[in-house]
Amino acid sequence: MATAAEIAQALEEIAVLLELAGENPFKSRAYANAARLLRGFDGGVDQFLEQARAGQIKGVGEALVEKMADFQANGRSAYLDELRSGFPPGLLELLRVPGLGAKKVKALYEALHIASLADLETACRENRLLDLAGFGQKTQDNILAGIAQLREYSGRFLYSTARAQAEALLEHLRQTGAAQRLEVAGSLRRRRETVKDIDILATSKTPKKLMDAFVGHPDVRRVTGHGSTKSSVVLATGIAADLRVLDDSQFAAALVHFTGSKDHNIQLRALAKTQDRTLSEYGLFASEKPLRLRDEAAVYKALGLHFVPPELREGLDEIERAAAGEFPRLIEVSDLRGALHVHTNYSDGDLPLRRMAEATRARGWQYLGVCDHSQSAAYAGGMKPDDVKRQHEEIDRLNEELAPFRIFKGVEADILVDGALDYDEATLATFDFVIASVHSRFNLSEAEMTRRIVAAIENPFTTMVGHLTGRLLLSREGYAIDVPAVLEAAARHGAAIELNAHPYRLDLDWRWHRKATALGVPIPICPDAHKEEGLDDVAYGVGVARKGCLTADNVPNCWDVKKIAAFFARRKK
DNA sequence: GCCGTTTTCGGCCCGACTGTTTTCAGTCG
Repeated sequence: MATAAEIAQALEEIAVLLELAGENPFKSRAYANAARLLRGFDGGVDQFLEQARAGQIKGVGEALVEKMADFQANGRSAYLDELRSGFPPGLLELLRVPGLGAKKVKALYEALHIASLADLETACRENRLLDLAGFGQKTQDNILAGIAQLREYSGRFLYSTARAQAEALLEHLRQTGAAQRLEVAGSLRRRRETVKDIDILATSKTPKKLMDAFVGHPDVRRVTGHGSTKSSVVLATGIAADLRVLDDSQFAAALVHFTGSKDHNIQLRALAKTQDRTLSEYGLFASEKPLRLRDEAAVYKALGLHFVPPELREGLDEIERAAAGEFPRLIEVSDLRGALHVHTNYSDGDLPLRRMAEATRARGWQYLGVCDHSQSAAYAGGMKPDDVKRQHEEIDRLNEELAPFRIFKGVEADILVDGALDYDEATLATFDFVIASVHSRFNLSEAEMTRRIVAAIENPFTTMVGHLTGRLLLSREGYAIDVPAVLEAAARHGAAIELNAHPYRLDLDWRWHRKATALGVPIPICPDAHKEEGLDDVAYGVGVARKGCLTADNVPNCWDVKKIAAFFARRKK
């Protein structure tokens, strides 16, 4: 028995392989479409197949039902296996090179037998792409640059990936019963948006037992060190992980040492030195004698500082601030009262509106701001004015039924190239709030892009700007934009700037948060969810919001229904 | 591969850019 997710994943792989095989693109799309329908289906696989057989699921016909049933019954798909056998496995990674799609990858494979990134790089260096129809010098240069970019990023991992991996390791170590204290340190604890490795600190009376469990974890692919105080491994995902086991008396200083960035630690040690003491991973020493420090707060206190939240230990101005006073209480996930920027199957979301509303309510939140794509976003099934009307009628019905839970009528409206929003004023006026986002024409000059987005902010219907720079962590740089100019425009016009919490985005970058809050620009933390689990991505947003020193007051979706409704209404006036 | 009918084939979402071409294919979102 295969799960819906497994079947959907198989369908998605079939879709990619069909593209590579040069099949009818609509055939490929049919598989991708079926995968999406299955993921969003409200019920089990059997029920899905039953309804599809009855012709009740548009887009899933006889052939798809048969292949899905095959997978469901056998746990694998003969069709997928057959497609896979037609290509070397390394071919799929070529699709990660920017500018390379199925057609080009297929041409490279057939004409030059290129079947991996290494093959491709060699062929480019030997100028072998130049003779290939449809390829030229520019293409070859761009491919080389793309490979270099992939390589540069490949040593880093998304926070979300590393966090999940770290949790699995921690759970494994806990189960040994050999750990007294157990903490993640490093950039992961600082909640950097991308991290290089996982650092775990522990105290134990039986370190060997803990070390053996660590190197024996099923995800470990390579053990690069295995000692009594430190072990290092490389995991299946490619992430390196270290475990250090310490004496309990050293734990607090070690946690400070292995959590702080290099700059933070340098500043802390310099401060200690002015007090005729030395600070190291082993403790804070006056002469030869270590001070007794129970926890991190004690370390900072001994240095004459208020506690510095781990997320802030980047070596910016946090030590100065910790000397001057306490940090404000930073935002926590439990402060959130609602979710804004959620997609449904009115555009490219998986689930019906009702399901997303119920999922939001089930998380203890009081409201949902639904924001499907606007009409120009054809690739995402953007809403035509008729769809908007239909959605608003459904929202009205649901609001009666689900009260006091509240659904706000939002939209993620494309910012067109001239800065206009993607509907006429009459349509815009029907929304409670509008997220204005750029989804096309990324390569404007910085001045043009800034003008474009500022123009959108000047539009009184714009409540906030979505994913301001369009970046995709580890894969695409954001477009050129003058962020301070945009923040100042937002401040002038009372608009907000979204913190998109999708783990690939985390955009607005935390490095701009303090500037934004200083200007009085609110920063809602938005899941940009396309399925139920996407709602939980707000946790990633909260992590970087803490790095940006945001409090619940700065984040509109921590406000209650009344206050946020007033905020929406004020902006529209 | 699906769908709907001008009912068994032809269309399926689209606009723009890039790099290759000299009118367009491939890629992207």
